[in-house]
Amino acid sequence: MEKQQQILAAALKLFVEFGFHGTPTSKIAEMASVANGTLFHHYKTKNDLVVALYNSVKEDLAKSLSAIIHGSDFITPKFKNIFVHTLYWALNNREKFYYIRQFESSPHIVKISAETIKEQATVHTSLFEEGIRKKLLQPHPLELIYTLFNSQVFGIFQYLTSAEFTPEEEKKIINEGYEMIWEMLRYK
Amino acid sequence: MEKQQQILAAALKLFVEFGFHGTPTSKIAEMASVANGTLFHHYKTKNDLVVALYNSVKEDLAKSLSAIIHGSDFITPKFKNIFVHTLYWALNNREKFYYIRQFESSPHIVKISAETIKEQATVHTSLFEEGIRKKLLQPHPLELIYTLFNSQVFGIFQYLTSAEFTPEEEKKIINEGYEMIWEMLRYK
Amino acid sequence: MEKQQQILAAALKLFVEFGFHGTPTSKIAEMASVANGTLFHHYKTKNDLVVALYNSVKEDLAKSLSAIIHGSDFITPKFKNIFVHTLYWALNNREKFYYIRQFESSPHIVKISAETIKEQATVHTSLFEEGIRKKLLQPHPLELIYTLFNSQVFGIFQYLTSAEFTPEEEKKIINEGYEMIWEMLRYK
Amino acid sequence: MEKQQQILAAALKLFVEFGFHGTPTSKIAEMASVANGTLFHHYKTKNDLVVALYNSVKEDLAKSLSAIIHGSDFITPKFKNIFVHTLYWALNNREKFYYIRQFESSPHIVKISAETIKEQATVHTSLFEEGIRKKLLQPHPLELIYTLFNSQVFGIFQYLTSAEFTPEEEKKIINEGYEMIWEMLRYK
DNA sequence: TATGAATGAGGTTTCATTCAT
DNA sequence: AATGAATGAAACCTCATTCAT
Repeated sequence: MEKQQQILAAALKLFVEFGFHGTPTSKIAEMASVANGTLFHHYKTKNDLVVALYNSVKEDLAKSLSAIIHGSDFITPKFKNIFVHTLYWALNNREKFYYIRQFESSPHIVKISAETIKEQATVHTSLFEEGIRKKLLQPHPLELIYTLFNSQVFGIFQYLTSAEFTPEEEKKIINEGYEMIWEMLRYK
Repeated sequence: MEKQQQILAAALKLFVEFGFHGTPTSKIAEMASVANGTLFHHYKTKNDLVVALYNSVKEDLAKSLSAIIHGSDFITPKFKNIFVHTLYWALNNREKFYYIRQFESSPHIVKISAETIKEQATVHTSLFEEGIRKKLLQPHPLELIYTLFNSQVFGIFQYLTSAEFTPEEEKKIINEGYEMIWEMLRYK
Repeated sequence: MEKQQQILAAALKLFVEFGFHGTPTSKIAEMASVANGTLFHHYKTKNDLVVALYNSVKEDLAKSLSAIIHGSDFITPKFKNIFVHTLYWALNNREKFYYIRQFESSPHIVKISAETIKEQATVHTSLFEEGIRKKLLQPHPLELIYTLFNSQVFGIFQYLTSAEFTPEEEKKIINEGYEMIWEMLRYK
Repeated sequence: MEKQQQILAAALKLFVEFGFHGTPTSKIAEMASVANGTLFHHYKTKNDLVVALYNSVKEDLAKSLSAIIHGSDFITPKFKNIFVHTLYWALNNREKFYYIRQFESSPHIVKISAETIKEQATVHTSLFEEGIRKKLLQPHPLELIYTLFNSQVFGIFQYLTSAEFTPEEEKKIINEGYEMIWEMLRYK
């Protein structure tokens, strides 16, 4: 299990830098200080590793989010929390966040079942659904809101990582980003 | 030149379906009805082809956009035009648009010089710059606006291609998408 | 190690017959009864193999020579021994000896560091140096003597392999070759 | 014919630097400022070019030698002339001389018929034959003398090109080399 | 579980050669 | 004679995967 973590960590770093194909399993094993064959004891194929890494990263993010979402909270602060926190998590886990996008924009994504995708989105969609019900959000299809929300989170992240910003600037950008997206989605 | 086009067309179709890695050059040559070596006669390496295809597709889009942007127009309709037209172009050239995103989300993107990227964005940024000057858009950094604008385009595209929609529904979604981004960016 | 030897042996035979270029790695692997990839497991590139084979052959010869050179001997018999023995070794290892010449007359030779070359020559040069000190050899530069000595060896070898000779004839030619080079280099 | 010379010159330079295999015909054509296909109008195959270059170079040397050998001369100065002049020619045509050795030490040599080889050697062998008849040279087989003579010429050349020498030093080395080889072969 | 030598299918690329212009 | 785009066989090499230890 020690080794599993080393393998995942090495794979993350290398996949992000060189891409899935640009990263031979031998290099992953090497960086993980593990023999070539060992990798295949933990993941039957390289593909399995790619997918396992994606799921592991998504789980990381989900855990981090659920830790700051409190059932009793009102919708509006939850909505802001989820946006802001995702971005801070992304900034502190750039490689992981980058990996998510890389994976989701690649043909690998088809290996994740529709069910799993829906499941991973429930934190967001149930929130949006509640928001619509309570007339805080515009009554768009949940999937549309989800897609646009994500797109904009990635957009802000991309902007934040496109240059060097001080923590204060980062905070300001994230807050402004939130205001904009809120403006875009809120019930009028 | 005939052959070059055939190669690019084949590469587009295959890269989108199977990814860069999942597409051997031999398959590209075969689909282009061209000998294997011919591909390397026109593009020194497979990588060169990947990049050339990206630039070719971006140029396509740019040409299509500049054809509908008229210098005399007011800003606001231009702004809407560019959003709406990009999405219609994307719907009519799904593979090309998908390829842009695939490429930009991959490590290949670093092979495009910062200068080229800036150049390819001028149609948009000069419009945004004018919008800010005329107090129609919020005075955010141009790059930020560009990123958010693109995120919205990609988000809507993703939603539109996630299911089957009638032309009327498509039109409605695109318009709503536009209203949202306009709400998000307009000067208040 | 078993396999390494098989690969070297196959490479030797094929390089000598068909040249470096005329020998595909696949043929080497095949003759060595080894998978194609195995060759590259042991030698990172074909070039590495070419160089490794050269060093291995030179080492063979060096070992064979040092086995017949006895520290206590006088110079003159040592000098003769080294000449005669090299030629007998060459006759018994024609491919190896031929490979040395083929390699040294090709652009590959630049891949052997000057240091390595000097090192491989020490058996000879230290002998020549002693010979000069004891006024048995003319005081020419060591490198010159070394070159002429080798030229004579290669010349005799070439003559011996240009036609069929009986062992007695071989012996006579080798001895005459020795007398000539001795006449050429000895102190007068 | 202009072009033929350009092609030969380019081939010489490139073959010597990169070897036969290391030199693609396209590079030869490029360096000769000639289209790729043109090369094949003059030489049916690359191999033909390799051989033609060898013959051309050998002819060059032969012409140069025959120009300084005068039928009326005595043997001894002829013998010296041929040795000394070959080395000066070699120093002034290093690439050509190097090419001769590279070619003759490679499997390409078998493409030169025994007859041609014998023919190219007549200048030397007839001289040696006369020398033996007149009891100026030891009565060794002509081929042996020829081989050793050549070996030593190459040896001296190799030594001369292994470091930087002034013209005076060169002259001294060549003269000493001559004395040695004369000592080796002369009738005693 | 861990290792790493061995495998061999398959990928990218090279290059001598052809041929229509 | 000259050109250079096109060809496609074949070369080198990579790499995911296996398996005996």
